[in-house]
Amino acid sequence: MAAKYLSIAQEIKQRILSQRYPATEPLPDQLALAAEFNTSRMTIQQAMRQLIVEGIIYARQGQGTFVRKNFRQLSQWDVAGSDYFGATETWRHLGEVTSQVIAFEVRFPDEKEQTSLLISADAPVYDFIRLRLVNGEPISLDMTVMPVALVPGFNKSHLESSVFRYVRETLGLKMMGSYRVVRACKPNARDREYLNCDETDPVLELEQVIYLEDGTPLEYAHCHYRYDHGGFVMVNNG
Amino acid sequence: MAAKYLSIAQEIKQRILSQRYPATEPLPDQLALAAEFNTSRMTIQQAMRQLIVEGIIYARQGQGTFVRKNFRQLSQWDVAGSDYFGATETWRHLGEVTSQVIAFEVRFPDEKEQTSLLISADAPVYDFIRLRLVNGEPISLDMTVMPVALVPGFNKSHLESSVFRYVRETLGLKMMGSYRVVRACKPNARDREYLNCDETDPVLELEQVIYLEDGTPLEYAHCHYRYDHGGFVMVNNG
DNA sequence: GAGTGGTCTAGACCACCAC
DNA sequence: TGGTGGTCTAGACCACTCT
Repeated sequence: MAAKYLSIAQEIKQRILSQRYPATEPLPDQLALAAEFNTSRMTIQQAMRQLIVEGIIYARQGQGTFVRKNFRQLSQWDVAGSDYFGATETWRHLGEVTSQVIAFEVRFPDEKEQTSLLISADAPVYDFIRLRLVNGEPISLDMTVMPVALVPGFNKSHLESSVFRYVRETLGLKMMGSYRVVRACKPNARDREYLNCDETDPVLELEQVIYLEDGTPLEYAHCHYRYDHGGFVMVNNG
Repeated sequence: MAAKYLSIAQEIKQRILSQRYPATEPLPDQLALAAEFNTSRMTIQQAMRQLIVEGIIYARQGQGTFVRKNFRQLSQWDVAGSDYFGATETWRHLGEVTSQVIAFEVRFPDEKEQTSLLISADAPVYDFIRLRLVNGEPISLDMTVMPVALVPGFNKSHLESSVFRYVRETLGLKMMGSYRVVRACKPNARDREYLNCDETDPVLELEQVIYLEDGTPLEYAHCHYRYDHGGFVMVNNG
């Protein structure tokens, strides 16, 4: 069974979405909610905290708790979320997503890769490049490096389906975080070839490290996106 | 006085940074910490939760609480933080930051601005453009639109110091969130003139809405950054 | 002063993991 | 089975805002 505070949060969220709690007035106070849900005020507060971090409500000492007038539906490439670029998911609504393996090799890591993945120079890594297309149009070119030791039994066929599903479901590893830098850069030869870029077309580059729940880096990747297919969305709630 | 759980979180963070709690073994358990800090376990948990959202530690039921092997020092343009681009703060360590007002006008908003700021077509807006330089080198060009009604007494002199300080300290408004999209684009005429861009130099564009604590949009801005001065850092902890 | 959310206590039971 | 973190209780006092 889910925790009580989570089901209360869920219920309150529903009431907000269904306008039963209108955005024009404060929510019932914590004592009233505690009575209604037959629980303690601490538990109500835990539910509230949940909704606060989700950006749905905010609370003011001495005033009350309010619905955000303007909490947005996330769209496009939701960075705040937690899908770790099973990019398929992200773009599915745009059309048919396909993937093409451009390269798949094993080699030793360079210095930058060693420090990013926290491995030594003689720990082999997989190095693969994938092109993603939506309705046949190239969208992104992903260059990924992954320590061999972390993914036993890994092979090229996993690239064609989902690397993350393999890691999660077969190996039982949980992805718990990412570190990303996004920048603009000029297209290199590979971008021009596979993303069909012109010399003057900028490229949106995402450099990322994805790590497991204990902080072990799982992959280090550079993803290049065509500049005309959107951007990254970042939401920040005080 | 700060809340007890915050000072405990601060103290534990110090112990982690000073290696007194090494990353190789779990932290003392919550009962032991409660005894040491002469408080209840709930309060210790609140301190822990604080450090968890900061990405410094993680907890596993049945195992213990651990220091993240790999929590990074944020750098450059820290998006996870909350400084809302008093860009001065962000770049101060790079050198002397100066600002130059390129334009300052009042006009009516276009359609996109109306929907972004949730105002009507006849609600006037300030429209200003600022160039930011570090050690005399142009870094970013910011084009901002702000509803006149929200910032009484606003004038050009505020642009030369800090708009946010004026809004916060003089008007007493609190900024509580932002919605941002970052993308790559080709330089326009203004970028080439002020950022000293070549035709083929990409530009990193940040489109953002910053809103007040009740969800009222305060400003809608487009910030253009030279591509060779870094990128945006995004950290995500599961 | 009344009413709100923020914090804190001193316990309790449960879920999960390692041994 | 023992030890860990996760949740929960039924109160309490404090800080803040509004009237």
